[in-house]
Amino acid sequence: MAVKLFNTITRRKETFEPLHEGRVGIYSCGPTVYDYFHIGNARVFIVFDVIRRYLEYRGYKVTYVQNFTDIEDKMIKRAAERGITLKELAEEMIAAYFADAQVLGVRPADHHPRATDFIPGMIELIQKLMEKGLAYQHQGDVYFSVENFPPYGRLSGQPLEELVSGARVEVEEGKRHPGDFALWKGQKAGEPAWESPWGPGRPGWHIECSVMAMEYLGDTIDIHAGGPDLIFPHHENEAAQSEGATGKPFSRYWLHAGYLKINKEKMSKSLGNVLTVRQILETVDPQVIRFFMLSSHYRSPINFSPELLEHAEAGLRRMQTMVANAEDLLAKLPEGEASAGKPLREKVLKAREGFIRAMNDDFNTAEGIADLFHLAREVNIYVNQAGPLDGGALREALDFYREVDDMLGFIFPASDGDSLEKEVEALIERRERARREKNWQEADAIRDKLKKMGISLEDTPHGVRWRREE
RNA sequence: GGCGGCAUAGCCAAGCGGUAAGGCAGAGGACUGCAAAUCCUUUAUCCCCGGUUCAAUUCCGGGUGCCGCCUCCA
Repeated sequence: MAVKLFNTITRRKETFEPLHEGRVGIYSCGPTVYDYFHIGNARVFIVFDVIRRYLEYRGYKVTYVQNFTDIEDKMIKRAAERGITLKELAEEMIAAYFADAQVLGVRPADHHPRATDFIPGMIELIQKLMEKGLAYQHQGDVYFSVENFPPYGRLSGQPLEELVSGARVEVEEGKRHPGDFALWKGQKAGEPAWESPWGPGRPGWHIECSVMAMEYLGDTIDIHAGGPDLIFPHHENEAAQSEGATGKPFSRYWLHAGYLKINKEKMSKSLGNVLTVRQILETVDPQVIRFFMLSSHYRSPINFSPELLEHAEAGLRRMQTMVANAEDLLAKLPEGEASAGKPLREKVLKAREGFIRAMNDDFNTAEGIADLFHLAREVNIYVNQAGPLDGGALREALDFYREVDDMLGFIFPASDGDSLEKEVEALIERRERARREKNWQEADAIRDKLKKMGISLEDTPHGVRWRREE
């Protein structure tokens, strides 16, 4: 069964076919490293992390590239405010990115190129565009000429005239057309600069991604991904530069995530409601964040609020408890091949089928998660049975959850193999004895005591089980 | 002014031609020595009005309401 995905450029779901069979090149626009990344960035990182993993799960050899933009207006401004160099700012924030991404379970990309390492390539690309008559110089600046590139506007679905007739396009002196954008910016006083054929300056915002994407993935890449607000102008411009220079399609598929709002408001600096992942992680379990993000389709707009997160957490805990209970029981069961497990095995098979079907349909994690919950109910029923159980079937169910959690990353705890202190074990043993003697008073006293120590006990048909409580 | 998206139970959220997945919360019940965990039952004129169709939440047209992009933003 083939993977289908929604391609922004055609506005349709298409069957995914990579350029080279079995291999996929993905370029995902990474953060500008002037600050910690925010929860909206996190959505994009998590969603494309899962998409990447799913493609790997389907057997593709994926090369995943995500850049760091380390030269840009905001970088210059922030570095100046803090009285540090651009390089220092970038190093600090890149380290923070990796730290936060790891906590969120976002795997590092195969390559994390930084814009400033690719200045010569950018200059080369700009020169190529000038040779082709798609770029022109004005004093120390170089602009891309949108009029000379007829396909311009294709990705964002905007005819050129409309793009510029909106009253908000700033007409800069030196541009031949209001829609033209800077490929190279001549140095201004106090700004960092690199030597170029047009004098000292720095690259425009869009050129870096063109160069880095093609450097690692070739002239035509399979998937280009990013946040929703990158469609225009960033990706439009990127595509124009790249295709203008090479004459080849730049990306076969464009994937864009949906917006994330906070308390139903757009997240913006002026509203002062930008939430960094750092802040959120102070009080929220990263697995809850992942689960929350993946509970909706990646293209749907979603709202983020503490209340919504709490609801998500309640659901996630149920699934995690189910898995923990199943593991606990499995450890107590002799490995049997009782036929009692056959129905459960079939349900596992069904759940896997459903999950794959959902993910093949434009990475519908919401629907896939529904399949997971459906099976969770079956596992709970199975685990709570009093009769002889088939450990093999239970193991298959757990293996299935492990299998999908390799992509989703919110079910199993990062570190498992938790064990109890001797003292606690002794207490549990004493309570078991008390229960056998029907000494409920002592049994309950011990249970209360353990509860205060953060261990809760649950009596099941297959013996007592314990769980750590926060 | 141009382009695009969304409207499904108290809340969140899939589905998108054959009268509605899943989760949270609520209410009953079962299980339990008591709990916990779990299970069962229960809650939807699918924004409105037309049209196409044997059949529409699902397609088409028109409303209404939210939202986004066209400017730095994931």
